[in-house]
Order: sequence, then structure tokens, then C-alpha cells
Amino acid sequence: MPGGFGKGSVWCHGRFRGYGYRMTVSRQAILDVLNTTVKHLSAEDIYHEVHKIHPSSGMSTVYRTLELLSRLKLVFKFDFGDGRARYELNKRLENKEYHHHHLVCINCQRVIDYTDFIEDEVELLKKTEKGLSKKYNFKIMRHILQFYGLCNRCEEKGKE
Amino acid sequence: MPGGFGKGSVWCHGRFRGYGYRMTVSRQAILDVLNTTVKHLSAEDIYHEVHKIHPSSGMSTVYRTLELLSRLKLVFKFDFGDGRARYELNKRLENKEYHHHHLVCINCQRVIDYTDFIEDEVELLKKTEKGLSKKYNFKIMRHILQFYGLCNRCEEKGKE
DNA sequence: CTTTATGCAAAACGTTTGCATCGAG
DNA sequence: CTCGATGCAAACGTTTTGCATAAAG
Repeated sequence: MPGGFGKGSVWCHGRFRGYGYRMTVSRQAILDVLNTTVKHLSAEDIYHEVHKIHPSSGMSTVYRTLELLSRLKLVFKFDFGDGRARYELNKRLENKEYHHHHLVCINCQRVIDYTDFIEDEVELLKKTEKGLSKKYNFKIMRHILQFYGLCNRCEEKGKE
Repeated sequence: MPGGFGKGSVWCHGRFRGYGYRMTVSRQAILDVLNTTVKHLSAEDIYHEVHKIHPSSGMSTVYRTLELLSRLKLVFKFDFGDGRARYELNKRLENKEYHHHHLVCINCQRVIDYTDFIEDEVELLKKTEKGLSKKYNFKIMRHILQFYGLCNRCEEKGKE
């Protein structure tokens, strides 16, 4: 998407304005970074990428924007156990169902998205959510399911 | 358990020594705190409780001991999304199977342990783990499954 | 023109570490 | 007596905040 902003920022624009927020250059840049990556970026990663597009943006704007996007459910915030948060654009809102979970390497921090077995998982989770909601009178809003282990590269290295 | 230490510290004692570690007053106090609570304590919570038993123990000993216990798989470390780690004694090692997952209130941070539906969950997770291990050549060592939402108290408050 | 968003620097926060001393075995 | 464990304070890395200024609408 050379020379322009992705569609992510376009529909977010409307979303922002609907809530009385403003679309700014920094916010567009942050959305664009999130929209054109497949990785699970930390705030600092995002800051560095944004810096390439719009060098005057500061770190605090990145954090404030990510916080806002989280509140608007436009991005998900994850903790993969390495002491910093990671952010991912909520692709589910765009058009298609894109539900996935994560496989996290505890050695190199690599994160793999997987959608395999998702139907079974989601089905069971829904059933569990329903049962738990009733029994504990708890309004469940989201869940986290992550598998931790060693990726093929790190497993091999460990054997040496 | 007035005036004495729980059995948790007793079997950990042997475990420690087996690995060349020493059982100290501070470590006993930390184990005792973990063993006699049903809550999900943070390092600071533990520090305060330990302080009541053994006032000269410092925060760094708490952190170092928790790190050691985690490595020995005697405690589990959790992240419930409130910016600090929580620790739980691994009751599964004591004698009985005590597998549970968590329900986390995003408002008051209350955590409910549940064992309902655990059999189905564990079965599905095992199946998924097997499939993922094969497909991604990933050695899965543990998983995290947490439900986030509003507990009954906070849900009621929100309506006011 | 009004109000929200920003950059900067400083603060805050949970956690880790270096080092001299202590105490378990 | 030896080596692992400790307390203290200082350092660390991430995230948040106060405030004067800039820019969106």
C-alpha cells in the first residue's frame, strides 16, 4: 500500500468520529502500522515503525492511542509473558470472522497464530462460558487461550 | 495452623534439599503464606503477609523465592491483566488432581477458581495440543485459559 | 474558536540486580 | 567452615502522567 493509508484507518476514522474522537496523523500512522503487519508488535515496535512514517510522533501518543483503540475494541492487547504488552488489530470487525489463538515460544518469544481446531474450541468455550456465567453469576466478555512451549527452531537448539 | 508450619513447607523442604537449595525461615514463611490462602496473591501481598510472620524478610527475597518456586514447578505464576504477577501453590503435586482455570473480573480484579467443565476442557485442550504440536512442530509445555468479565457485584454496580 | 490530542520530560510502577553480610548445613 | 541466601538500595524497562503547546473540527 505505497503512498497511502490502508483501509483499516478508513473505517476507524468513522469509528473515532462517532465517539467524538479525532483522527490525527499520528493515529493514522499507528493504525497503518498495525494494519500492514502480521507480527505481534509491542508499543516500542509500533513507535519505531510509526517514527519512519511520521518522525515527530512520541511514545506517549503511541501508548495513549493504543489504550484508546483497546477501549474501542479496535485492537486487542495481549500478554505473552515477556514483560511487555503486544497489540493486534481486531480483524474480526473488518468483514470476515478471523478468530485465532496463539502459540507462544517461551525461548524466542515467537508467536504463531493458529486457526486450526478453532471451531471445536470456540464451541466448547461458548458452552463453558454459558455454564460458568450461570453458576457464578458472572458476565463473561472475553477469553484468553494460549499455548506455551518451544518452537521447532528453539527445540532443535536445545538439543545441541 | 497456629504456631506451626503447614505441610506445604514440609514436602517442599525435601524438594529444596534434593536440588541443593536450602530451607530458610523466609522461604518457610513464604510457603506457609501460599499454603494457607485461597486468594491469588501478588508478590507485594505475599511480602506483607510474610512480614507479619517474619518482619525482617525483604521484598527481593520474596521475588527470588517465587522465581525459584516457579522454576521447581511448586508454584504457578499468573497474569490477570492488572500489571502485576499473581502466584498460586501447585496443589496438584500434593496428592490429588486439582486442575482448575480462572474467571477474572476486569473491574475489581476478583479471581474465581473453577473446576466445572474441566474434564471436557482438558480433553479438548489435549487434542488441540496434539494437533498443534504436529502441524507446527511445536513442543507445547503448558497452556493458559482464562475468562474475563464482570463478577456479580460489579455487574450490579454498573447498572446503578 | 473550542476542545481534544500531542510531545516532552519526569514520575510511577513492578521487578531485578550488585554487593556486603548472614546463616544453613 | 563453606557456600547459598539475604537485606538493602540502587537500577531497570515498561507504562503513565502533568503540563504547556499544537492542531482537528
